[in-house]
Amino acid sequence: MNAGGGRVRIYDVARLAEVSVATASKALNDTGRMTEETRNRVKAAATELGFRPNAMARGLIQKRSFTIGLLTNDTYGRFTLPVMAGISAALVDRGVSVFLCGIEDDPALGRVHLDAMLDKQVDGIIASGKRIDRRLPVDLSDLPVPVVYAFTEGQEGSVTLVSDDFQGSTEAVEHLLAHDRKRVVHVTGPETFASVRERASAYRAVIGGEGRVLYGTWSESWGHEAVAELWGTDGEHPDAVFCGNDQIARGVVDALRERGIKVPESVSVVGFDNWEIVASQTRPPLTSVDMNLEAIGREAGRLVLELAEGKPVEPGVRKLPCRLVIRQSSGGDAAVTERRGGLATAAD
Amino acid sequence: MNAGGGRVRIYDVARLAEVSVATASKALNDTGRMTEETRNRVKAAATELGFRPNAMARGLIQKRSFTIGLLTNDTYGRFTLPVMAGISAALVDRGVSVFLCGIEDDPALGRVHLDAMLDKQVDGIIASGKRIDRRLPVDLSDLPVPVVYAFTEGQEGSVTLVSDDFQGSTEAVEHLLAHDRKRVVHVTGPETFASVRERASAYRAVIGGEGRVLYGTWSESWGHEAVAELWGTDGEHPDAVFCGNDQIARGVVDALRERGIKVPESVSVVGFDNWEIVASQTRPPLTSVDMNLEAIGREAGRLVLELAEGKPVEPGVRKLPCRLVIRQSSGGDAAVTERRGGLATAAD
DNA sequence: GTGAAAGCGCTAACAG
DNA sequence: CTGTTAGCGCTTTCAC
Repeated sequence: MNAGGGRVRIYDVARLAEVSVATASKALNDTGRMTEETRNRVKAAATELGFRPNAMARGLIQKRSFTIGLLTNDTYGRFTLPVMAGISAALVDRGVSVFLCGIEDDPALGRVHLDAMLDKQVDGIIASGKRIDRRLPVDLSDLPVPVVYAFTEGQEGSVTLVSDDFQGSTEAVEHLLAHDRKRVVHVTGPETFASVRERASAYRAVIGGEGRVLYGTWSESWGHEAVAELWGTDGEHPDAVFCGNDQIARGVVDALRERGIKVPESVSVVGFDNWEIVASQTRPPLTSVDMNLEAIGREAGRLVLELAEGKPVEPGVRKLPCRLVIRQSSGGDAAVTERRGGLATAAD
Repeated sequence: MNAGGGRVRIYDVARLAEVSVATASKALNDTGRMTEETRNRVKAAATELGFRPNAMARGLIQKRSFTIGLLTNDTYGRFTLPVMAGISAALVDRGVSVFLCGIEDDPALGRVHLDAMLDKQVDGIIASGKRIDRRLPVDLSDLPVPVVYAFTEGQEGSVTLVSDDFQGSTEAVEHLLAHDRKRVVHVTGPETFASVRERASAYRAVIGGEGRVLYGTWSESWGHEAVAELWGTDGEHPDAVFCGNDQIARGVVDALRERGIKVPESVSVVGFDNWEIVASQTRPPLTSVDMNLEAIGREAGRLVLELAEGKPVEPGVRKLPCRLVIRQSSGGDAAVTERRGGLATAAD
């Protein structure tokens, strides 16, 4: 109805409704006072013309762009996408759109993206990473807009969101114990990761002792090696393995099957991350701890908007609960609590 | 230097440089004519004050926001992220930022995101999907801004980018033949997918005959089943399997190993997608066809900007070449042509 | 109740 | 070569 030339402006609406531009503006924004009749007439005119207010003009006055930026160094997307989905879900209804900026670990690239966003007057920035004990390669202090951190370390006194690894790990190990497992071991990633230490300490707390923790890399092959180490000797073997992530868990499950050890009958296995592609394709499918990344994203979106609107937000680190997604590898309840129905289809 | 209050405006720069606002504008944009001395003085003042032009004010006049939108229904992120990375890479230097909008397959959500972006005066939109024979659940015709399609079907006469599956598959099968494989079979996804038919026809063209094509699902388990079917009978067995995607390939490789059949010594396997997490963790790592999604993204970014700037762009479908990434599963050259060095680290 | 006028921060004619 | 003037499309006092 308005193809080609200029889009319809509030001026056109006002003329059609036979009011002034000022009245039209008030009518459409439900501000000011006027007859219901007038307001409706304006709204009808707007609808008829397909009027959409120019956000730039509005933003220029209100000093808000209804735009926020997501800065991330997680190129691989494991963390970013769910977080992004959550942010977006929390903000679309409020008319806020999100700039996604992947900055690798390149300070220069980070600077470029940050500047571009600041020029565009973003209302706030969410910094997201893949390790809670590492910072993004770009300085976000003293910015003219609020910043919320998700899954990455923030400045002193900033608002930070992380998953509650301790609680998640606790649930995982308790789940194993509840299924009568007596000899639970923990096979995990490099001890240098804060989350590795956190998960291991939860494991120890639940089993009430030192237990047995094997540190390695985040790979399937490490899962294989760990099984070789654990089952390579005579004597008692574990009857459950709590893994630091799903890839390790998959390696463990595969290695056990190759040795003729039944999962979950003889050994229960639980992973961490609930990375669909890995967890659901393992045979049997993995019980795994889900970090609720989308919820973290929603919360980050909500908080950054509160800050943008000048509302007070208590600084500090907020831990959001994980949830255990039970599949077959832990032998537990048959009830599968997955969100998705089938497999994610691959290749186009 | 400007903490708290209003940001510095061009007015402040002008005053410090002792020129008018108009001159300051021209100096900073390298337009108009003036003494080098004046220009430099203004620039120095801008630097000193840390002046960053307000993109909204500028956009309001120029009717450009230096912003584009990426609309996608690929929640899973397999396709979107690399494409997004490419777009972003092609546009940051030009000062363009990208709105990422995941719309699932929800028309209402699509509409909301689309409206939000149009309100923000995006200069263009890139529509991206996961199947070249499916459309996004939102009508993108008659928009006041240009649209470029990537990996999803566009309107009649639109600009569309896809990977050249035929060429990619051809390279894969020729690679197998070049390594003296005589009985190559093709295990792939559902025949309803255009890309499945395309890949299969390339397979047939290269081997010069009907060959043997097994259609199934995009899963690892289908790879297992296919092996059971192919090796379940007596007589001659294949010496190479060209798979429709990496998940199937992984299933095939695992199933072969379980049967004691050596990969790549007895059977060569090639996958499709080059999905790092699957390809590199398979034992042995998968040779696979990479669709160069990032290149598709770069091209999409470049094209949408050309269109936004009013330059003519030939409509039609453009196929971008795939490249074969050789790892161990095909036995070929030991040379590994991977981009990344190590494993993607998992869970923080 | 409604409208005229000012102005957000910047750029682009057009004078001087 | 530089400054003055007029807006971009919208919101918002403040009169009427």
